[in-house]
Amino acid sequence: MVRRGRHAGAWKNVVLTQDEQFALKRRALLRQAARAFSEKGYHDTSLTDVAKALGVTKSALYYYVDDKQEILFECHKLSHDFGDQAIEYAEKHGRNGREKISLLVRTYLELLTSELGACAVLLEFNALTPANRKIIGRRRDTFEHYFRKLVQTGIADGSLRKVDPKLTVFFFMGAVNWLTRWFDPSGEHSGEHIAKEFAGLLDAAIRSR
Amino acid sequence: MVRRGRHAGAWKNVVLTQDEQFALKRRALLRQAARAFSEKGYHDTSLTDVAKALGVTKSALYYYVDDKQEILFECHKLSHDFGDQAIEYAEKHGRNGREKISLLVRTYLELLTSELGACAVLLEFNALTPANRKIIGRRRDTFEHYFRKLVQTGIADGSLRKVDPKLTVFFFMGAVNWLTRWFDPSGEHSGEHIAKEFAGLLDAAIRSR
DNA sequence: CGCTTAATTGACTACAAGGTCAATTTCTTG
DNA sequence: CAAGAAATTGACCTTGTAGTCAATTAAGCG
Repeated sequence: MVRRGRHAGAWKNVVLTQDEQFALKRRALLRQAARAFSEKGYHDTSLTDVAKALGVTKSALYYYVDDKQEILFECHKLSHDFGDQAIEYAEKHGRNGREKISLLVRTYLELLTSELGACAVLLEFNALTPANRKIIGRRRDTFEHYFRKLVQTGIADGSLRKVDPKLTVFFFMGAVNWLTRWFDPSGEHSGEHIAKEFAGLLDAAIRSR
Repeated sequence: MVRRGRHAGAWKNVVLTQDEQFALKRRALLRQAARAFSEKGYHDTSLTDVAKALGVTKSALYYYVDDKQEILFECHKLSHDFGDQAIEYAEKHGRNGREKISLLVRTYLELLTSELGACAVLLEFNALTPANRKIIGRRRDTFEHYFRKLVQTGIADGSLRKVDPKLTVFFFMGAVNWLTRWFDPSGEHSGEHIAKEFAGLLDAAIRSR
């Protein structure tokens, strides 16, 4: 969906500009859809439902989005942005493989849990169009590949025991993706707590003794 | 689907009885559907596709099954049977919490990977009918609850460190459910290998040092 | 062979839900 | 206020696919 522009005027108004309102509403739409997707799954979520939840008609949604698939695609992209952020952070502050992994995991989980709506969609990978699947798949591969290399680094620098990097990454990614299904922001465990606990579990699983 | 019986005759023939053939074909249908479900997801799998893969018409499927939902339901039940088997085995041969968990994990994963078709469906939980979801959900809860108690046992008997039982179980269940998405029976890692590795990772994550 | 039941087919229906579009209301601005 | 653009609506079209059913073919059996 590409927004057709309209001249924004010489100076920003105090209230929101049309473009900002557009962006805001679109975001609300994405959030609501993502929430619904994670609850009932992509295919069982009708756009009519989403629209109703937003107090609007299905037709209105199509003003902000080309089609249903675009929503899902956008959600996936948003989720992967968190991965990128986490990588950046880990790379900057970690001093060896083990530290970087702990930071990566913890940061990633904190971001995910803080804005879960966008991410609960990770499980809906095969609801993506083949074309989109290719794009998202590539991004996921990049993430996992980086993660795997981190494990190898850790083994090389002695901070980790000798585990299978590939399986270790899969092991953890599963735990994370699954998290998006049971995590409840208003539940007994806070996102930070879970992030810390999971990071601790993984760390214990792979650190050198 | 309840099979309407027909008198089976006085002695079992050398060849398959009709009932046996029925059961066999039905099983083949379930396997094929499960395979398709795990590849493309429940909703993106049309029964026409499944039928075609079996060299038959969609209508023929309805001779063995009441509806599409029954297939999914059946697959879920099958998957959980593995869980029960694994519990039984672990309970019989494990001598403390840690041992039981290792056995449970390993057995469960070996069963899953050996007949993955039936289990790749675990991710399609919310494609279940509300009624069926309740049934399967209850069964899943039972499994997870048993697992959790095992962790508590392990902590109590000193074989495990002090981890959060609930989060630990979720952590692992995620890894398992995710496995069903990437595991390839003809891939580089055998099911046994993965079972062993995963069990090792979890064990390292939670054992007392 | 000929009767009965199992098994399968193909044509058909039902319907949910994605998507379109002209018409209408609401906003913004000169 | 008036004009034009933004935003939204409701009616409608389209399609994919689950599910039905009478009719047909294949199997078993006396």
